[in-house]
Parts: sequence; C-alpha cells; structure tokens
Amino acid sequence: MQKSEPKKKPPTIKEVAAHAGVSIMTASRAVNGKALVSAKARRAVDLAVKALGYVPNASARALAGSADRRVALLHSHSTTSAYLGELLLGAMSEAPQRHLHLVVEQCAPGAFAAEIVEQVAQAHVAGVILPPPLCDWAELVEGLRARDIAIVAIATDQDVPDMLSVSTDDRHAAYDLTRHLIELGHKRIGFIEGNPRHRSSARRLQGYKDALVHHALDLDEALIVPGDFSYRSGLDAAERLMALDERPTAIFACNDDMAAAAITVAHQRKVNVPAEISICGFDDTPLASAIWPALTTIRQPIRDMSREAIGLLAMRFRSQDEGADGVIGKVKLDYQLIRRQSDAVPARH
Amino acid sequence: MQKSEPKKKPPTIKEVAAHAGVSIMTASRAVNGKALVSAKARRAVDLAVKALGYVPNASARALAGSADRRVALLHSHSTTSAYLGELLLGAMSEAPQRHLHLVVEQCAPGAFAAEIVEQVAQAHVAGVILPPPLCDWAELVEGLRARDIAIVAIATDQDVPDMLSVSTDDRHAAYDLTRHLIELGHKRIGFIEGNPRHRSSARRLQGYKDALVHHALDLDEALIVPGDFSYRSGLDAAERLMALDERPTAIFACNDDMAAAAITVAHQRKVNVPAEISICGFDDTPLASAIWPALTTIRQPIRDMSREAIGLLAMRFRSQDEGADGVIGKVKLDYQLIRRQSDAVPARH
DNA sequence: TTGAAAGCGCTAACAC
DNA sequence: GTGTTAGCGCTTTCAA
Repeated sequence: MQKSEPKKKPPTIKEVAAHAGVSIMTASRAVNGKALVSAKARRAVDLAVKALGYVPNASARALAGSADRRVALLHSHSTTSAYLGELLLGAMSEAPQRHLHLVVEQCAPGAFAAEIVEQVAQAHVAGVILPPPLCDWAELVEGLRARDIAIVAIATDQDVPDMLSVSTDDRHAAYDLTRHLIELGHKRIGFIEGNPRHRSSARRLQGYKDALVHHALDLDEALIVPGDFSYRSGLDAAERLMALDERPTAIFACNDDMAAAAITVAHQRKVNVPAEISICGFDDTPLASAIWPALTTIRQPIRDMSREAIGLLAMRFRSQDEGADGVIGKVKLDYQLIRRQSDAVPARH
Repeated sequence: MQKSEPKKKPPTIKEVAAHAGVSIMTASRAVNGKALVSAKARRAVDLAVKALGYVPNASARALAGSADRRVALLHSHSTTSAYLGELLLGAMSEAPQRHLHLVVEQCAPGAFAAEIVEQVAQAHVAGVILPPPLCDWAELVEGLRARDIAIVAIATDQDVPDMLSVSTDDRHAAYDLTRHLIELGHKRIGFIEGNPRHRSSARRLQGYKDALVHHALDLDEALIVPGDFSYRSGLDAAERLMALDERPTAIFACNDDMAAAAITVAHQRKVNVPAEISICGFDDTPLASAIWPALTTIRQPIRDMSREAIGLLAMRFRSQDEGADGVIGKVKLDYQLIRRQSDAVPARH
C-alpha cells in the first residue's frame, strides 16, 4: 500500500532480541532451538520472530559458525532435466535447514574424472550428490574420496567405503512389478533391458528373473532383449519381442521411454494394449501419464531421495566435526507401484 | 592423496594480499575488477589468486556489501518438473554472480493470490520470477507490486507497469512454423489450441492465422479445434481433425504433448506420419525427441530465459539503489525451429 | 592509487 | 540460564 519507504531491510536478530526483551545470545539460542533457554524467554523470542517476520540471515550464520559448507549436486549431460529438476527441488528445500549451501555443477561432456574432481575441489565443496550414472563412475568416486570430499550416491547399489547412498530397492521393485503381471495371469513376459552402463538395469533384470523363478515360470532367454533406455532402442526391442513365434502377453520395459516405444509398436501392429498385450514401464516419468494408455510403472521418490541425501551429508559433517570418523549411512526409500491403464489380464488363446 | 590433514580451510583474501604484497583492500579491488588499481598490483594479485586457488567466500561478501538480496522462483503445481528444472538450472547458475540468493517457493494448490503474496513477503524476498501461468494471474502480480516486490515474468506478453519480462516471440514462432508447413506445400493445416488460461495459447493461434492470411490461404475455422495442452485433450482434438470430410494434410499442435497425441491417433487410423499427414508440436520437451517419428517443433531457451530473468532483477535492484526508479526491461530471446521427422511434403491427391 | 578502520548479522567461546 | 566478548571474510567508508 504505502510505497513511500524506499527500503525495508529485513529485521535482524538484534531487533528480535530487543522486541523480546532478552539479549542477542538468548534470542540466537532460542531461534536455533538450542537447550539452555528458559521456556519464558523462548516464548518471548518466538513471539518477536512472528511479529517481526524474522528470518535468519544465512550468510551471516554461515560466516559466523563455521558449520556451513557447500555441497554440490553434480550432474552429467545425460541426466534429464525432469530428473534433475526433482533432485534440485528436494535438495534445495532441505539444504538451508541443514545449514548447507547448495550449488549445482555440470560435468563438461567428455571430461576426465580428474578434471571434474579438480573443478569440484576448486569450488571448495565439502560434499557432492552423485546421481546415476556418475555414482557408478569408479574413477570419479575415487578421486573425490582422495580429496576427502563426502559423497552421497543416488540410486546405486555400489558399496564403496565411506560413500553414503540413497536408493530404492530396484531389484525388489522389478520383482513386484513382475509379480503383479504374473498374478494377473501372464506367463510369457518379455523384458527390455536398459543401458548396461547403468547398474540399475542389471538390478531390474535380476528382480524380473527372481519373480519368474519364485513363481515356477520358465525363464526364456529369448524374452530378454537388449535396450539402452532410449525410445529408439525400445522400438527395436519391442519389434523383436512382437515378432517372436510365441509372442509374450506382457512386456516389462526397464524404463518408461522404452515402454512408450513398445506401445507404439503394438499400435503399429494393431495389437491392442492392454487387451492383447500388457506393457509396463519404470520410473514414472511425465511421459508415463502423458501417453495413452497411461503406463503402469514404478515410481521412485526422487525428490525425497535428494532430501535424504542432504540429510546424510549434514550428518556426516556433524560426525566429522565431533571427531567420530567414518560414520556410514545408506538409506533405502520406498518405491511405489503405480497402476494405470497399460496392463490387464491376458487374453485367452 | 595425503589424507592426514583433517581440514584445509580455503584461503582468504588476507592470504592473497600477503602473498601479493599488497593490502587487503587492494587485493579486494583487484579481485573484483574495480578501477583504481595499478596494473602492477593487479597482476600480483592475480598471480596470488592462481597460486593459492583463492575463491571469494560468498557468505562474507554478501554480508559485507549489503548488496545481496533474496529472489524467489515461484511455481505452481502445474509447472512440470522438466520446465522447472530448466528454469532452476539457469537461475542457479546466474544468481550467485549477480549477488542474489535464490530460493524456490511453491504455491499451495488452490491458494488465494493474497496468501501467496503474504508467503513471499514473509520470506523477505525482493524479487520473484513468475513462470506461466502465474505471470498471467493479475491479482498475484498486483499484490506483489503493491508490496514493492520486483517481478519478472517468464513467457508472457502482458504489459504490466514495472513488470520485467523475458519471453520468446510466441506469435512469431507459430508464424514461422506455419509458414514452414505452407512452404512444404500444405494448404489445409489443422490447429490444436492450448489451455485458454495460458496466454501463449492465443499468441500461437494468432501466429498461425497470420501466416495463413499472409500466404493467401483460407482460414477455415473448422480446422481450429480446442485443447488444453494435455495429451488427453490432444487425442480428442486430433480425432476431430482426422474425422473432417476434407482431412487436413498437416496439424500444428500448440504443444508437444498434444502433437504426440495426434501422432498416436494417426497411427490408430493407419495414417502414416509424415507421409500422409505432417504433425508439428511446440516447446521441444523431452517427449518431442522421445517419440517416433520425432517431432518437428519450436524450442524455447528456457534455461537462458531464467538466466536473463535473474539479470533483469539484478539490474532493477541496482537502479533502485541508485535512486533511478522504474527502469523497465523486457527481453525477447530467440526461439529455434527444430526440424525432425514428423513433417513432409503433403501427399498428392 | 592505496590503506586503516569499522562494521555487515550471526554464533562460538567464555564468563557471570 | 544468561550475557559478554570476539571474531568469521569481506566490503564499505574515509583518510592518507
């Protein structure tokens, strides 16, 4: 309403303290939820904070307590923006609360691991979040470790000493999805593999195989065809599957893009999805719900994963500060089977 | 290599000054590229910076020169993560250089404009970046303005006083794409509209119409069908278009999702794309290159747009600080016509 | 052209 | 429990 005031600086802790009638230190302690503050003082400060709309100045806080550090979300050119966006959102929401400053670094395409390590080190980063496939790049991980930079890997099953990780159980998710199809009545289920460079690919295949075996179904190698996560590769893979003498009644593609490709192939061959063939994906990317029929798929809580990653880094730093070295942490988050319209009971023949 | 040292604090400007044999101030000035530093001193400092691997401490810098402010990237639930991811990447890369601190705020779904304004104000944000459709929400924009919060709208043509904006020329891009089809030989071009709440939708339609008129082609209203940017709506719209007595030889969908839907419909009807019908999209989302045939579409430089947005905010703040009020800025970025496999010369009949 | 001094807002140490 | 004293690393005065 009143536009006269040229600047209204945000309130400082000093003003909060004055407003609450306590010393600056008490205000600081109260704001940070530390112990050793009387209930009365705490209440007064809380009130003052509300009244003034006080928000701590992150820079000052960072500068004063040496507790703050920079952490980087490192990504390669191959990380899709949707995936990256989710990671960013999660990390950005968590970082300030953990007193961490988040920066984003992109690996130059074709760069050597050593160069990337150098770049990260130059940026005075204390920890990095490594989404796939970076987290499976041994030289990079090793280089970072040598520099004493904390690492948290997203969605890997690698067990590197000191490396933190956040993941979902890919194998188990694939197992569940396969079991879902088996319970629907499918007996011949095609599998389209992902890029062999991503270890998740192998884990998903393992889950698929386990489910088949546990349900006493044949494990026909002809039903397992290669792919590389791209739509294009899915097209070829689906063609191979559909051309089989005994066509599968369901296809489990290692990601949504390839599942979408399989649906396209089915359309072209006038095979109705899901009435004549069920097709499932993995990842629940926007594509999964964009196409028709919408894909039954597995959702991974990407945003939560990066949130957790920040949490792990914060914990690691805290334990380092306290001298307790080498606390390891691996957290597994729950996935979700999202059932949409691309799967059904197999047609009788 | 040597893991013995528990902590190696980054060098400070003090050390740089000492190394260069100058005072702290001279070092500071040199590092910041200010005038009034002798060439000799500057060289010495540069050397010291290189030698020590000095990187300015952002927190200290922000704290000292009160020049830093918080800016928020506001997004609604309807912003897709891919779009948001691109926006974030651009903004995050530019913000530190402009001495701005970026935060992300999500509008609670169904919240009133006043509530959102309140939320933003509480966060002591000096400026906001408003992607569509938020930038076209009059009450929100008005509320923010009343609070004296700088606004930069992404991809809008609204001309609100004081509001900064970064956009591409939607109308012109649509014109170009339509012209492209016309030059290929198409005379009956269907158009699938976008969500009427997004003003870009109307701008694209205008470009389509203009191109038709300028090339002396009939403007058949039956060829313009409604949609809302969703794949689902694209399915319906494409059905209507394909069911027309005189079927169009090309379809221009207002975004990629709907274009993908049109391709699916064409497949179902056994109409070959692009041999029998050309289908173009808009936005160049990942979907555009994920499907087959890959879409000919328009790419907007989203990452650059948010980078520019940050730049505009920084400029606005600077001019405010200098007392020069009301500097307006609207930047237009270039779009790109991405030609892939979904368009071709029309079949003769 | 350069430098010394004085903080920016906050929190670790210590006292009380 | 609370308050006091020092800084964190940097940039803004202002004086030399």
